[in-house]
Amino acid sequence: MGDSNGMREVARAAGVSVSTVANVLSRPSIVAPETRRRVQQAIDHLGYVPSGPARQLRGLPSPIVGSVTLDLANPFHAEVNRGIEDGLAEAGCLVLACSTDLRPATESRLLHLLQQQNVRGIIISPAGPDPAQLLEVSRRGTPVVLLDHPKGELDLCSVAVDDLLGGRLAGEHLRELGHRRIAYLGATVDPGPVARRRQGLREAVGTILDVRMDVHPPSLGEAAAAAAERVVALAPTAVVCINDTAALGLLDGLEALGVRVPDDLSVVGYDDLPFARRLAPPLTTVRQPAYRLGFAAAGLLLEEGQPGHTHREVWFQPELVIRASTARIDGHRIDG
Amino acid sequence: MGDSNGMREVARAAGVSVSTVANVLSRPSIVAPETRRRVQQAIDHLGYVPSGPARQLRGLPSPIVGSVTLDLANPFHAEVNRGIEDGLAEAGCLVLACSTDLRPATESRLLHLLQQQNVRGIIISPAGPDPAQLLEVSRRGTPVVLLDHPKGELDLCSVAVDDLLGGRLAGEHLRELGHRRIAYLGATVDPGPVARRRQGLREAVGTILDVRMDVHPPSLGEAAAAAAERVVALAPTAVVCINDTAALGLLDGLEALGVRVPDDLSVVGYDDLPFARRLAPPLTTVRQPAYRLGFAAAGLLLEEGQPGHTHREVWFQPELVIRASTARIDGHRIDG
DNA sequence: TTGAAAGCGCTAACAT
DNA sequence: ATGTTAGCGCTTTCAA
Repeated sequence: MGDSNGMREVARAAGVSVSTVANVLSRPSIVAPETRRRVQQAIDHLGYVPSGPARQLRGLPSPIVGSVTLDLANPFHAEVNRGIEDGLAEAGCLVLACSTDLRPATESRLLHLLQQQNVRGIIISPAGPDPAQLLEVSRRGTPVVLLDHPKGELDLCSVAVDDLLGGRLAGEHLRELGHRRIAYLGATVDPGPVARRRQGLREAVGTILDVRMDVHPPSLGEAAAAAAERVVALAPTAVVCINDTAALGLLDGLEALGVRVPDDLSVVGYDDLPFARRLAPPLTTVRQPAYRLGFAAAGLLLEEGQPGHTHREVWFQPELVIRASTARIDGHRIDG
Repeated sequence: MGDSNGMREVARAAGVSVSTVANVLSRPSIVAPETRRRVQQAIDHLGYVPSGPARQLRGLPSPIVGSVTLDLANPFHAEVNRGIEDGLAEAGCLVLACSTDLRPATESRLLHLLQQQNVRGIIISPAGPDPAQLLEVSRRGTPVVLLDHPKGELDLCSVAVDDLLGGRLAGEHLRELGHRRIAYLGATVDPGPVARRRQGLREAVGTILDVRMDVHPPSLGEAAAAAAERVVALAPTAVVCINDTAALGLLDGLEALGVRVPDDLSVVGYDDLPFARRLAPPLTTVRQPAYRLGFAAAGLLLEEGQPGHTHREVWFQPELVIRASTARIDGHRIDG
């Protein structure tokens, strides 16, 4: 019993033509109730499932949206992806989640694969500094939405976070506590948003002492733990970390070194992940509305389908959350 | 200038037929070097990208694999998804990540959508208790791999974790510490794997006091924090939580209630997420190899393509990680 | 209200 | 080594 050509099969079973079956599926109202019923019954009976690829080949939009982030296991990005998923849900769309690990080559490969799959659109936190490929993808008809990235000159939609402000918030907080010798624990090559945070930090504190880690080791947390020694060697009174996960690892590393937080060293994270408030010590950090970023990006992407669409940019503000991992400097440090 | 029929366009530009272009793409070796070069050049020049849907319509497998989990923002599942992504990467496949929020209706809808998209296969931690639909999907040609779920009678591949053991490990640990009155903080309806943990726990400790939370509220953590009162009302000397995220929230709730951990109450989590070791207090928990589960599942799924495939089951063992959130009972409690 | 027919872009015989 | 051809399952005019 061939269930080969799906729709033809249904048509035969219902004693109608394929186009009638097609109509029952996409414009039920124009089909006579009785016919509609028969067709529907045949569909149920055969367990017929329409073919997405065939529809897409005919020009209908795919329900799949690509999400390209640094790492889908990173809790921040996972939350963003969930926001995207929910934002897409009512439109019946699905998230194809991809990690770049910050490698431009991987990003490029993913972009190619997604284009090839004819996705409805792509939401991306660009890893590569060069937006040319993104514009090219967009120009060829696949809508692209930038995430945690201001559109700048780019002719694209974007969801931006004021990263400069985020960095500044952290820096000002530390300065108010009397810190002058401030380190920054970042990646060997910071992605765009992170680079802007660092810049905001520098604007607020003047000089910053850089410690760079290779983000690839088993995990970012471990990389940060391993970097503790290098941080301490710089003799800062405070460290701002690339994110909460790094801060978590650093806290472990510092403990192993016998450095007390915040007594000997203040530590600031970024993102305000759920665990930040319950760490030992509770982590001072800069909150970003991860879920809402994703949700907004999904909305922008779906809008791109509309007739008279023009690119928009949606901004979000980060927020400083002060906890116990930062403290006023006592002045009894080597330098102050 | 129409870039309409992609391949035909390239063929014309290179002065060859479509099938030669197709050959350059899928069997370059059978094309004359010079011709190949010309075609490749035309491809690059036009920025031609092959159409996935068209290929799939012709019967080639889709590179997309569906992953259906409880919640892709949940750090445990996020890590699983990353394992899947990496396990799939060398085969050039991509993960379509979906959350069920434990709703059977959502699971069912997703399964339908994925089938319709003609995905290469589906990796799922079933939400619904009824495996009928999964078997049906598999029977219709979409490979299904069960994740954190023993295959049991099912004729499917699966990656299973010994959840019974996990629950037992937690229970035995608590008994050794002298605990007799043990609560279990679960969801109103536990998904399969979690139900098995609870069973293992009961096997080890005899009776357990149930506290059920609605998992839908803003977040599981908040639901757990809110449930603290109900836990305390049961006057247990220890609580085992559905997972680390719930334990995190419960810790907050307990603190607000003035209950000290582990002095007044021992707390056990599940998963051993990265933050568990650094909470206040460090959390005793049962570790699951999230990443490896996903990686293994991806491997099984890809194997399903092979000629003489037979369904396999891969087992993983959970591991008790003892930290400071559990302590020997002092005997000065109401009951012991 | 329903049916016939023309492709969407591609692959895989098969023919040259 | 390259070209011709017949569809894959569906949507969509257009005709009946």
